Amino acid sequence: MTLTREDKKRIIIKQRKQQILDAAREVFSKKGFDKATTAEIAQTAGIAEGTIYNYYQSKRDLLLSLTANFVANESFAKLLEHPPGADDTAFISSIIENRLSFTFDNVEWFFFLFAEVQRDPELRLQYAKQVVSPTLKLAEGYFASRIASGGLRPVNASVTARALAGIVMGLTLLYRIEGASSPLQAIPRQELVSELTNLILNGIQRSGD
Amino acid sequence: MTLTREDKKRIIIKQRKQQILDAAREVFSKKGFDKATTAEIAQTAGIAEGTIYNYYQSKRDLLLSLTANFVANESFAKLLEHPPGADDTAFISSIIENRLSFTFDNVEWFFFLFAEVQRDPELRLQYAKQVVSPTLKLAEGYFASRIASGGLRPVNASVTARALAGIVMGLTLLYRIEGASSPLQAIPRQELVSELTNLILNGIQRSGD
Amino acid sequence: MTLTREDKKRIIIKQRKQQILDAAREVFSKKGFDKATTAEIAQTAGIAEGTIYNYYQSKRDLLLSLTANFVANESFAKLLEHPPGADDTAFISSIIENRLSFTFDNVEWFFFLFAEVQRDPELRLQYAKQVVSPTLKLAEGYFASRIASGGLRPVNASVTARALAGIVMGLTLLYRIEGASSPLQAIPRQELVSELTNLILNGIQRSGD
Amino acid sequence: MTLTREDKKRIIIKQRKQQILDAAREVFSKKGFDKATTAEIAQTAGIAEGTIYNYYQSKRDLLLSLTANFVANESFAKLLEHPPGADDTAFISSIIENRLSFTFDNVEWFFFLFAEVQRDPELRLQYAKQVVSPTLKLAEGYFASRIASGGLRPVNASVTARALAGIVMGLTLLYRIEGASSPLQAIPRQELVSELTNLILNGIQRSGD
DNA sequence: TATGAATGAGTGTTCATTCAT
DNA sequence: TATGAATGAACACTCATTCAT
Repeated sequence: MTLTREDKKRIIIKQRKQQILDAAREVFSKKGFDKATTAEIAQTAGIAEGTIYNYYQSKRDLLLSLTANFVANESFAKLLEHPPGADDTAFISSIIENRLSFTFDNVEWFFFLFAEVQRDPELRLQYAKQVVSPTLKLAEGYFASRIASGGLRPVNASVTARALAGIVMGLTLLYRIEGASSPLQAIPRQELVSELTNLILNGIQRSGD
Repeated sequence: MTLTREDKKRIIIKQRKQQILDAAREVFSKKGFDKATTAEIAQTAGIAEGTIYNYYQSKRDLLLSLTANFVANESFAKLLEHPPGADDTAFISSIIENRLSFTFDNVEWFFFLFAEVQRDPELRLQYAKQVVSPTLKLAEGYFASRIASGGLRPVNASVTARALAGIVMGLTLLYRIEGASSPLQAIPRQELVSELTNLILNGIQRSGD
Repeated sequence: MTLTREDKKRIIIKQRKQQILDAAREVFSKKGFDKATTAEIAQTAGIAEGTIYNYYQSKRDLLLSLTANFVANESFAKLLEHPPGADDTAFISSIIENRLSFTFDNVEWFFFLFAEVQRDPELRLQYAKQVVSPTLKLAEGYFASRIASGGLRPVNASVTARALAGIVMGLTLLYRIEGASSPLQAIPRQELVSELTNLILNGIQRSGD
Repeated sequence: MTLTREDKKRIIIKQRKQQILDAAREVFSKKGFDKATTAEIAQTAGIAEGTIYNYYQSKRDLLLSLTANFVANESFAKLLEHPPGADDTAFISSIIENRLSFTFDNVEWFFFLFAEVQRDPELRLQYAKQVVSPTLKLAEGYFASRIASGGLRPVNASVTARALAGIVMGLTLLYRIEGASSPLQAIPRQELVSELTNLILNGIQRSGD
């Protein structure tokens, strides 16, 4: 199977765009949007400054493209779409594990995203619609169905979904702010996940109270 | 007792510094650090641009002063320092209530803080030491003592303290990102607090499992 | 009579604006609008580049201000407003003399103006309204009244006014384009004026034909 | 007679050059030299940007080529070279008619030309030598010969030639600057020509004065 | 001490020109 | 020969900071 000239061109363009996007993410994460310079992005991407503008309209366009481009990775989507049967412990545990690893590994990017998302209504809307809402919808659905089937107590599914997401996001912030001195960095990932799962499923109160 | 000329001077200087700081917080919250201009800060404070530099070394100095200045409010400190007896429900509930109200009402400022804190190691260290660590220490202490006294299950106190703080922080992020369409904005505050308290204390799993 | 601080300030600001405008005119005339750089304008004015923006919004604002600022000089306005009695020769002659001297001495500026005016509808309208129309109105009025009083033949006053203005403008173009080799530069100004006056008043055809 | 491969090539090259030149004229007229982009010229010509550089050295080269290329059209040249006998009215009238129609229809190009010619000594010289001087020479010759033959009054032929050219050029400027509101746009072309011819031949003064 | 005009380094973006395909 | 992506110099404009009044 041969590729036409057009196909090749399209592939190259796609690669170039990704190359620039990757550089932009790196620099944005490190410096923040305003302090990031197009010069540094270009240098990071190994291209000339002007080349950026052959692929993106403006620095802000890079930001919007990045946010759109940066969806939750596929493994997570699959996880949410195919919940296991009745083993809530395994499910919650795998979700926390998956998300925590993801956010901890991309701490700088998340901070950056939260920061910009807050100041830029258009960006916020885009991020809410493309990333946050769909994910929360899936989680809400899961909780609702498990509550309906009697596996979970009749809690508020939307609040619970947000609390779960919130724990992951909040811990990510603390993980970064506390830095090396944080217990979150010392404790084995597996233990952390298990503690959180336990918290969410059973709470901290001595049962029977 | 009369005030000496020196005293008066010191008071005026203090007021002036606070006036500038308030203006800076307002503008920083709205625009972010980089997009905030000293011109707008001066205008907001009702003074000339140059006057800022009679009280602060630089724009960044404003940022550092602001972060140091912005400690958790007193009511919260008291709350943490004087935990009630064995009524964990009331205590956890009042903490969540207090913090959630605080952060929801200062959403923009928190976003700003997280954003800058992430990029500025010195600022991060300062914030961690002066605000985050002391608070988490108190919470950890509370959980540890309640676990020791048998009121709570033997969970990991540091993780639990961070999970609790994380829920508040994470929900604040979601509250802002989802905006008007979020269930977090529709649900009565009291109900939200009660759901979260219930989650933390009892978990979501049908007890007896 | 003493000047208040406010007065002094206003005077200084006015001087500064004029100083910048003068520099802008010089550079615009020499380089044209697009090739003129704010750096060169600032250098010509003996100020820093940023200072320009304390007084004008943009480079284009300089252009608009210049055009508004550059009205026909006062001697000409007086000339038109106070036509002498019936001595058409003297009047036409003085007008041509006045305008020709003016435009020949500001050839570069006029070329610049014509060039920009052509491309910039807003500028064109401003120039037409503030400079061209009023002048042509006065000239038309003069011709009309002289025709009515029988001193001039019943020609079309608006065309004649424009032809007169056109001669001056067109000769200015030729004066510049032909450069040093032009007879227009060799011939004594007085003789040129007299030839033109003669042309307009009597035409070139042998009278009696 | 067949064309050799070489001939065909030469013809194609000539066509290509003209195609680019036409596009350049169009864009230059509309935007001016500096604001015109090679991208737009290429697009207008329906070719790739790089192709321009296979035929012309630079953007400026386009400008020079254009000016050289844009000589007075043939009908005018013929007009000047073959003056009719003694019917000055018909001759002057036809010249004005021809030139006025030409410049009025190419107003934007003339403005453009005047603008660039002013700033670019080389261009100015070229335009003067190739277009202006020859034309004025012919006109001067005509006037001189008619004066010699007694058909015209003994005026200064060079000034008269330039005044005539100047009227046309100046009216063109006014025609453009005044725009739709100008009497020059309202008045029938024929009447305008006749008024101007009358002005030049007979002047405006009541004869016998 | 308060002011605000002056400063000039810094940055996003444009665009003529080059050159590998 | 035609292409159009890559280049990087150039430029308008911003804004934190200084300093004379």
